[in-house]
Amino acid sequence: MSHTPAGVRQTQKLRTRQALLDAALALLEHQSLSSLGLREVTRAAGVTPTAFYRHFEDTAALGVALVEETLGSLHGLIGAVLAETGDSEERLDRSVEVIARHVGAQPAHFRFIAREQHGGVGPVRVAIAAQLLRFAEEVALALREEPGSAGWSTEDLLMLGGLYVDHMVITASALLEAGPAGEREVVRVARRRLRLVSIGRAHWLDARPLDPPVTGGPTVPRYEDRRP
Amino acid sequence: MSHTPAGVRQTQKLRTRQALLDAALALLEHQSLSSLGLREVTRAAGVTPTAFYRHFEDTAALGVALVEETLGSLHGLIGAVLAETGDSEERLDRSVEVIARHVGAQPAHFRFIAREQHGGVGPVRVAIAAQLLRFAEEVALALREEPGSAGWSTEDLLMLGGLYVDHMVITASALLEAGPAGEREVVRVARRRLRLVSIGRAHWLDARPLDPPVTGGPTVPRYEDRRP
DNA sequence: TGTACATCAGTGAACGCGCGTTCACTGATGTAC
DNA sequence: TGTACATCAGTGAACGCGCGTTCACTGATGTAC
Repeated sequence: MSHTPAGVRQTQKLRTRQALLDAALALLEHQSLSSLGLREVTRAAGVTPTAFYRHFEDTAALGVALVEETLGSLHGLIGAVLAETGDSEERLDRSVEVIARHVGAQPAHFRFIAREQHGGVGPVRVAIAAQLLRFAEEVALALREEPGSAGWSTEDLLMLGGLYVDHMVITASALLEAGPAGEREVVRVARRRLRLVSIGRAHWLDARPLDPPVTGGPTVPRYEDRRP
Repeated sequence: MSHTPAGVRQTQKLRTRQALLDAALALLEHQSLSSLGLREVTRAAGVTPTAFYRHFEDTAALGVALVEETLGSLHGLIGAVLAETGDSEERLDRSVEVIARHVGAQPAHFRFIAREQHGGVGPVRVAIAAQLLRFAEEVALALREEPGSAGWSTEDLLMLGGLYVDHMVITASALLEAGPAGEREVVRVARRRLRLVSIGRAHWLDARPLDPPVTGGPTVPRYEDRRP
């Protein structure tokens, strides 16, 4: 009944690939990717070391796949939460709650992201940065739809989106470090921080511009400037 | 003329210790502490592997020493910048500038902190967290002296201090990732983010409290509550 | 100042071990006719 | 449906290498008298 029966061989290959990913993720709870051994992973996954090469070129490539697995499926999620109805205070609470729930549900995945975001493996850092930028853009897009965003420049919306995303990563990392015992306190502070940002957002346009907009072209006087 | 001549032996020992720290820091530019080898460090420092044990128990202990070297000397700095006179816009610009200058002056140190803040070596994570908490407290203390902080609770001041410190770490990391070419843009966004926080701060007390204060004791009615 | 002994930072050889990668292989799965 | 061949995921042996740690040592520096 299932479409694309895909064949026994391919199914089994994917199963082994997943076993390697799962084993690696478990091992990364207590170390960084740059010290993760290929043999260590295959041993935990129950295959021979040489089988590794049928799936990944090296452990860095496996790391990039883990980034995809962790963040690839989350797109649209935060945007959806922010796009819900309700006053901003409610949406704020709900977004922190959504993060806490996801981190609680798959802690190893988020620990991996927090750890490797600034870690020693270049390709993985790049993959994480790309995914987080996409999140920031999605949040900016969702924010644009809100009434409170009237008059905001695209650049400022992206700045705000990035601020929210960074806040989420910091919160996720803090939740993991605190453990179940400290969760309540972390959530408390995270909500206060978000609230401060919300208040700043509400009064953003009242204040004078920080600096003139950046123009891509050469510095020539604009039309109005040439008027006497 | 110098007090505590300290003896030739001790001087030489400190020189070797510093050589080990410097060599490690250079090697950590492209890898994490958890994959840094003892022999690798001693080779780069120009001593035999066994000499390492005269100075550190293992590479984790060396990492903790590096945390001390990087952040230990910076205490008081941010507080001093924030305590300067001038309007808040100026102080804001100046604090971002101070970060950019420090990161530019010793990039390897800050890369190390960003990398190991959530890295795979527990004792180092703990050491960094402790230092950053001290910074947050110092910033909170400096903020308390400002006129704009009248009516702020200690807890909220600490929340704000933590927000500033996290922002500094993120900015430092972004500066390193961007390189000299992207520095201007990173500084631009960092200043905007700080500005949003400043605006939120200015209107913090206008909004209703987020939630009641946490009491440490058991849930008993307070004196006023028992009045009819 | 001179002497005899203690300290200890750094040496160099040796060890057992797990690493990443290569290679020819096996045997189940897939495909062509 | 049956047969003959191709594919390819996973195997197992082998390799050379750098690792962390041990140990007894050396010789310059420090100290007691």
